Amino acid sequence: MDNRIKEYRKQNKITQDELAKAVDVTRQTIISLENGKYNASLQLAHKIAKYFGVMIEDLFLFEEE
Amino acid sequence: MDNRIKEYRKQNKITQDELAKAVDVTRQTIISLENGKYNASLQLAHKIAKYFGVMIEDLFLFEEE
DNA sequence: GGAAAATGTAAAATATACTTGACATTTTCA
DNA sequence: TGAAAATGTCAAGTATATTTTACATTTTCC
Repeated sequence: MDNRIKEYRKQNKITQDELAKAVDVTRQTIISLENGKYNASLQLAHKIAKYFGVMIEDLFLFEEE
Repeated sequence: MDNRIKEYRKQNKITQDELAKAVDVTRQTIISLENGKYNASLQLAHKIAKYFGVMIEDLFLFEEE
């Protein structure tokens, strides 16, 4: 599943480390999400979406199966 | 994390088995979600929300930490 | 009241999200 | 240009979501 985390993060001018701390995960988790290594959990998706002030559906792209 | 799956399912008058098949998981998964045994993955949350025609944020309650 | 349908429980196995730590590469900027 | 900051890779370990199977309880309804 694709996402716009990196996009929103750059718009907000914060680093991976800052985002990681803001949503209480490790930097490695942010890196892996941004690079499509795996998908966020529902909780984490919500925290990140909330941090950027958007809906989960805006942040993650669910098109494919 | 609490959710309104059972609520929406009953509004739509379908069984756990029907919902499970519609979103392509086992009935056990639906039971466990409805009874708060664990949280849905982001993909599953999206499939269920889409099935009911609501936003993920309407279906899951993220209030607590 | 009894059969069928729906819902639930339990436990083991598998898949995937997330952490930890150590180190390599790229980007930024004085 | 060179040092510091930011981003990335790798691999092993832990936590949690989902499946599978088998059976128990509750609800529905004739």
